[in-house]
Amino acid sequence: MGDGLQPQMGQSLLFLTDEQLRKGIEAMFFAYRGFTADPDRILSEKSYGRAHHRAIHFIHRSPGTTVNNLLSILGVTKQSLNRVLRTLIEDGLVASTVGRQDKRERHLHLTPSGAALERELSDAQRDRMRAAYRAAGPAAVAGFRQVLEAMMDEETRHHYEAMKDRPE
Amino acid sequence: MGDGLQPQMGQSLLFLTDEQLRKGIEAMFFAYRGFTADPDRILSEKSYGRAHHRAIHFIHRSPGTTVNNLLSILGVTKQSLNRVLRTLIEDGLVASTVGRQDKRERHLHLTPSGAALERELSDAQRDRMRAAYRAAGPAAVAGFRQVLEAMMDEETRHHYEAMKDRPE
DNA sequence: CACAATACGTCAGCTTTGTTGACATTCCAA
DNA sequence: TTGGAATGTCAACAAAGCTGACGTATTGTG
Repeated sequence: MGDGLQPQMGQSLLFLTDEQLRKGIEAMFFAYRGFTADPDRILSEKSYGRAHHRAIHFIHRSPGTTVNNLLSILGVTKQSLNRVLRTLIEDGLVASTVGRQDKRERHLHLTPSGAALERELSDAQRDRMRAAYRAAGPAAVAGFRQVLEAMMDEETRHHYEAMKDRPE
Repeated sequence: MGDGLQPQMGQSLLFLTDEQLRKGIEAMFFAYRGFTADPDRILSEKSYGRAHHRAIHFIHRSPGTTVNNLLSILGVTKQSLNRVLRTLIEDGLVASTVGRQDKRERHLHLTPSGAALERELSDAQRDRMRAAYRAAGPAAVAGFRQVLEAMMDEETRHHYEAMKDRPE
């Protein structure tokens, strides 16, 4: 291989066996169910779906973002996003304002009731995350994030990094 | 709080801040896209979807499993699974055999061509996983798994544990 | 200025994958 | 023999993605 790994090959590379990789794959699959379970419950009561949650989340994270920007973050077509966005605007959870410099753009913001739903959803999701973090400890959390980041596509990682250090 | 944590509170609990939790949530969202990207590409060429992949994966993992068992692992309705299963059986990727003891049950196996597709899919998914594991290192991988396991629902974790240590 | 490109919205139609509800069949077990 | 469990199937529907086409501002450029 000649890539500078392989210290003594006793335990060190066992984490790269197919068996270990399979466990990781299944852990990822099963964990993602838990990850979305709590928000899904809340959303279904309000007859929204995961797509609405994602839109709300990233509008909250990047207030004033444009439709195009949101599109590339979410990785869906404008038609798909538009359907979701339209209902959120109609329901008064999201405000869309014409751009001041570029009037073709629409800037998206959460209204107070949109922010309230955002908080409800992210509280629920954070609660589970917090419990998992607490159970696993800080070192595990660092590793968790490292592996996830390494798993992303190039372009996706750019989006992730771009909003990584923006304060709340 | 009185839960035995809080050693000196300097750095130790920073991994539980809302900010850290949010980063974890976004990392999970973005990483899952990478996680499914490669199999998705292969599947779309064959006009299959993620649901087919999941069925194939777990039939491979538990050869001879029943429909009911698969149902509870996947967490979908029998109607939903049945549609996927039917196309896989029609296309000759999965074999369904009547149970010998309980003839109501159907036991599911991959055919040679089903096994070939399974290998193609899991090879692609493992490649990315392996790269991520290699980049992050063994300690990070251990943490990754710990956090994911702590994130699962109770019932889901049972499924995960049940096939955790079954050899390849 | 004229024209091309961009940003956005929308209509129509299609696919995948999930859901309920209803109903039939088969078979085990009390 | 009868009730319940396991399976399968039909129908109808919804969420959320897709492509393609078209319209309308608005902006940038030659």
